[in-house]
Amino acid sequence: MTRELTPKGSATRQRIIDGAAAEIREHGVAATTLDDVRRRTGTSKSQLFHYFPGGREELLLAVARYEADRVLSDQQPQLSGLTSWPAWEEWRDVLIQRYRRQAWDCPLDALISQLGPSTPGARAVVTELLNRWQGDIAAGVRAMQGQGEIDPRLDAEHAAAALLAGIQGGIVIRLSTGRFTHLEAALDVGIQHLRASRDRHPVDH
Amino acid sequence: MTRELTPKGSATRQRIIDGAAAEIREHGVAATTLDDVRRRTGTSKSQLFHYFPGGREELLLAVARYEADRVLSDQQPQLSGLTSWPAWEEWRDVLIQRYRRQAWDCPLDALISQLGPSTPGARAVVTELLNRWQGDIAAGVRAMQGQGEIDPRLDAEHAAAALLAGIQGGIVIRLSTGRFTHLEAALDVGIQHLRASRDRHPVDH
DNA sequence: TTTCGACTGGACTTGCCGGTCCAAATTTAT
DNA sequence: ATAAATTTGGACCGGCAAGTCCAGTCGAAA
Repeated sequence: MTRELTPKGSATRQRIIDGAAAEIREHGVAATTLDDVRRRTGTSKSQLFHYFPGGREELLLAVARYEADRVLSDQQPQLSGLTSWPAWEEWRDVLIQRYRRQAWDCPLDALISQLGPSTPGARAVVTELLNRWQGDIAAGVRAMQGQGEIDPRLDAEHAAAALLAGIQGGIVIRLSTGRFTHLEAALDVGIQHLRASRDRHPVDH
Repeated sequence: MTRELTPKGSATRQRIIDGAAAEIREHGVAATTLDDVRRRTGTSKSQLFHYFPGGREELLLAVARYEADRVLSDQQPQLSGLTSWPAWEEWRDVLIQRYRRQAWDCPLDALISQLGPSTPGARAVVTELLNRWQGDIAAGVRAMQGQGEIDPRLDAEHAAAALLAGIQGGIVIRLSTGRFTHLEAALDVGIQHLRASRDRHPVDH
């Protein structure tokens, strides 16, 4: 399974992934052909299949993994340090900045609807991304609970799930309509929900 | 532009749209070929291009419009009558039911990432869908504000945008991971945010 | 320096799929 | 009834893009 790659080889392999990812970000998954990648990265057909014997599908999966990592690392170090309200706000801003820049296609969205049903591999990549993402948010919630800044009765995973859903939806809407007000609104409401939990009268009808 | 269609003709046209929509729901946009639609609907190539001179793209756009209408009409009458807390809960349940059933691909998501960048038409369809959707939610918020059930200082459009983002994200996550807990969480938190607004101390630091 | 395996180049094959075309059937209008 | 228009059938075309193949080159170890 794990092939032995010389430094030169793995450099080429990485160059292919980088180029494919860029190509996809610019033109979308569907419009990206192997020849496009080949042209952009200055490689030949045989190299593509040498490094990705599974062909297009395997390359796409590698790109998905690469992009999934980027999604989280682009939010660091903020995402891992949600231990004060200013930190939460800073994270919010970083997120909005990131998706304000990324005007086009969310590679992962596209990849899912492209490979989604057919390959379980793509699903696994996305699922793991979301799990880690939600886990980091939930950790932040618990940290704040530890400081008495958030109502301890609040279910951290549940709140994190809702916030994550809002983020995803905000991004999707951003991609379809071009407006990112929804992403901002979702983050604002989500964070305010946490913030206000302390001040809320225990209703629980 | 508007062609004259005999009843028979428009029946065939509709049959094609229905069939294409079903095919797409089952196998995704990318995997659906004109021959698949042809086979499923018992039509011939020439009919497809007779009724959709713009070819595949025009057909896909028609399907998008059809599905967009379905999205909203599937939420009626609940979506238009968000005038009491039980009504909100009922709407919530209807939504969850709908997407619990729709296991596969959200045609609109897929269509956007497929036609998205290329055709402004597809964007327009999605944008209008989201606008109407958000408008209905915001109308419900205002109705509740009129009854004193929601803090009148709360921005109805902002809250509706956040809720809509949560819904979209919940659906996306549902499609990628198969789990619909996020959709539930987003709706719960979004509605609770409205509900609790009355009880919240005016912080506004 | 020779040799072996990893790496590269690019021509070629293959199948698919969107789109065209024209002739036949059927319906509508007069 | 008959002409005109709409609807239908399906063979055919052309291009594109994934994947194959083999002939080479390069680099490191013996």
